[in-house]
Amino acid sequence: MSERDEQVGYDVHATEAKWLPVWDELDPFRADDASPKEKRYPLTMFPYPSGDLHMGHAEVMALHDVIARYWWLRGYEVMNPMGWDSFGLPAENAAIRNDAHPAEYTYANIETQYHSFKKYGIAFDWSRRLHTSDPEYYRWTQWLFLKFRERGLAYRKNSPVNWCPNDQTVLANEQVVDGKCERCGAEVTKRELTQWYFKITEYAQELLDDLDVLAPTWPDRVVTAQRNWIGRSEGAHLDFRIAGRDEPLTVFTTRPDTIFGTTFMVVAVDSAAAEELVTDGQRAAFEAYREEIRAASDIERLATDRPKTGVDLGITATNPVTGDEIPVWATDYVLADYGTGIVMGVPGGDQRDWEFATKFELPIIRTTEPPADWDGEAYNGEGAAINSPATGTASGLDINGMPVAEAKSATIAFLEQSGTGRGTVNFRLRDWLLSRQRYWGVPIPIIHCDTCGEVPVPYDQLPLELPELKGADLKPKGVSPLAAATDWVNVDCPSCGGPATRDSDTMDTFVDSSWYFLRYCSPNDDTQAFDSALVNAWMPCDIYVGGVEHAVLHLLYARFFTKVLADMGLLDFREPFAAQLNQGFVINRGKKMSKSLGNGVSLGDQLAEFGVDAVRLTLVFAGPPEDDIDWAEMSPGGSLRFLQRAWRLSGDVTSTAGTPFVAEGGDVALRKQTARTLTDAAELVESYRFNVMIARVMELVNATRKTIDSGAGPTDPAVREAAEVVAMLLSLVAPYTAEEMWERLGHQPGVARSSWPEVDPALLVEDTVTAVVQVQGKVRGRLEVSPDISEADLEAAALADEAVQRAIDGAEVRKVIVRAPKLVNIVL
RNA sequence: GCCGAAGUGGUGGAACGGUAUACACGCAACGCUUAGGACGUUGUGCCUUCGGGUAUAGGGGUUCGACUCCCCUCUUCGGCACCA
Repeated sequence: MSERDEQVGYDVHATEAKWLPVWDELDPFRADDASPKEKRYPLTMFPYPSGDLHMGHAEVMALHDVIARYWWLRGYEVMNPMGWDSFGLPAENAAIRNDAHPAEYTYANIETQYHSFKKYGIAFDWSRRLHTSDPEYYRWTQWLFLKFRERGLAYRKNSPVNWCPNDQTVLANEQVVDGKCERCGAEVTKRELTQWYFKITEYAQELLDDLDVLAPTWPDRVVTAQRNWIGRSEGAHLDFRIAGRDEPLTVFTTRPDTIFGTTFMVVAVDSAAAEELVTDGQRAAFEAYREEIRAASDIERLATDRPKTGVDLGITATNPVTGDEIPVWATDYVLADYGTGIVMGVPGGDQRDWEFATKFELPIIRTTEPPADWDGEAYNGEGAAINSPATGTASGLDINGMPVAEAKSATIAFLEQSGTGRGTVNFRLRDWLLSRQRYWGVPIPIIHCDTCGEVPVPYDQLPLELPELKGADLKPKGVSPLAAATDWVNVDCPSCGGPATRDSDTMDTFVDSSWYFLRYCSPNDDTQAFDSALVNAWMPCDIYVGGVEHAVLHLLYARFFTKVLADMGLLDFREPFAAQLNQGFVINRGKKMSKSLGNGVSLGDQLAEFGVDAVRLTLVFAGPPEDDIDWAEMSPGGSLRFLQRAWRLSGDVTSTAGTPFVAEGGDVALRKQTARTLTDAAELVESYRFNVMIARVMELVNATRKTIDSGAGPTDPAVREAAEVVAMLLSLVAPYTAEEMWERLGHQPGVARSSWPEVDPALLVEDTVTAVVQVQGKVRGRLEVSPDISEADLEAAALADEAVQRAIDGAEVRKVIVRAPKLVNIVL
């Protein structure tokens, strides 16, 4: 016991040591599937087992726990599970460094984190614990992959992909941020590889549409990020004929109305179309240009201010509306994998095309009338169509004078009628690349046979377990370490029995986390991935608490999985998370904590100094959950002092313990404040304003203290009631202190499973309220009045007030606004 | 460039269109103390001639009344970005 603790008689560390074994015995947070009570499923993003828990974990868990514990108190059956996202690169890299197996590192860290979680006092149901790296779990990840494949939603294709040279593996688009690897920050390059994809694009429209449903209960920034990421744009496909080629070149444009201003075509330099179209005369120039572009990094290519480059392919295409022959160029400002990889060049309406046309001296025709004061180059705003067609040009289409929207639909109608194009919708979202050339992940359960092609591993042979590899065997070498495990890779084809090889890639770990929330509902079922009846009973999750960094990663993938599984008839809902709460970061001295800055704050040190409850309280009281917390500006010492003040109340109460929360008589003012605090706290927790909820509890503690010291005294039943409510509300953030108070108040352990008291409505009615009297909108007087005072009486009382009369100063009263019983505003 | 969120005391932050600055931290004075990262009391936006005046990034507007709603500007943060 430290010197400080001795003085106040409250030893936080002894209290923690005292209650942990008691709670283990009580196991108060085990969810009962069969309970008749209404169910609640709060979920928090499960951690990756890297080392011990840190301040970030501490914050998100503390916030999450307020909600979970609140629901228990309100009488719901709460399922609050926890597990580990335990496949992934850090363990593999550590294994290479230490000549070990990734599992050693992973499962050791899981145990460390497990014990830290328990000590941290989060109300988890540990009977549902899972690890995605367990064969019992990834067996079903493989099962899901095969089911997706049967539905055509998992497929292989050859395509240029993102390659992280540091991690030696490919990455999904979502894992490339500003041209860099989301994990390690290395500059991503491109490689042409045959890889597995999930067809998330098939769900693009529904993923977008359902954001409208989620918008009221999901954070704006997540909804917006997903909308941007999905990137729907409406436009048209236009077919440009090429002499001597059967198939036309099809472009995607959002501005079909600018077709009359199309003076050239541009094809992505790295596309198959460019390779095919280039004429012999231009081939040398084209290939030189292509090499030049390939040598440039993505970072260089992404710079929007670099000059336009390109090569004339030496052919022409026919404008489907005007019949004009226009040149076809190759360039790197057109992306091979967006739209059709071919763009119609409209320099008058697109700045990039303008720059290209200017550089290569191609004609420029405006097709939208810019405003009179327009002094820019390409104009893409609103305006009447012009030069469409230009005077004297023969064309079946004339949209001159039409505003943009009308011109677009008229053009699309013409294209469809003439069979040269059609209205269409394009998405920015690409299919999800799921193969990874690393070891510590789920093996892809496919066998490649020269005779039979791709053959799925039979369901009865799942799980397909990882071979035992360790240390140097795991060194990245551009192909998966599994490929070198010859005993494992070489198999007989399940279909023809001939020699075949296993797919040697493993799955992106985001696949594992796309369905773990389903597995929690029946974590030990060894006959199926999840029990649909149980999942449908518990889900969707009522709240999902976690970091906003997953806005377009995990949260998009999990939504996709849910929709597919619903289409498979396994779920009766199509969105997994009904509501979502993002927490901010814990930073230090204005900067993100990092080793290089040397400003890391150790959670262990903070817990040792201030105790679990004070740290949790500090994190929750700091401000709104989604705001960042600068730990340097927090005062966990102040939190500890508050907890001690609260704790002291429980020792001062001298009335006899009975049924909790039943006060007969006693100090009415305190009873009213207790009732008001309970009512407000419920509303505040439900709207995630936990910091304000704690402020209300602090006020109640202060009021109770006053009542003991200078009011009704420690024997008053209202004091006991208030102290009990303090203990109960405090259990949401400071479970040890709350439990200790509860015991000192004479109750059996288990304040966290006590029940929220019914509030007597009579106690919520105030005897008097303060009415404010304003003159010209400025406060000039205050009146203590009955809450049911009539408007006329309040007005009379206000006008009779001396200070008010002084402010009126004999002027004529033109109007009096009365909002009984709170306010009167006198207008002169 | 496009889209979104936000700017309140020395600090973290409160505030259904109706008392701006709740609750804390910090600071100051006093009390209790051998002592204090302890406890308690009081004070604490700014200006003031003590009547008041004035303040929610800046400027307009709506309203009897605006931190709150609308418009413009500035700043910060986030998303997307050569996406046709």
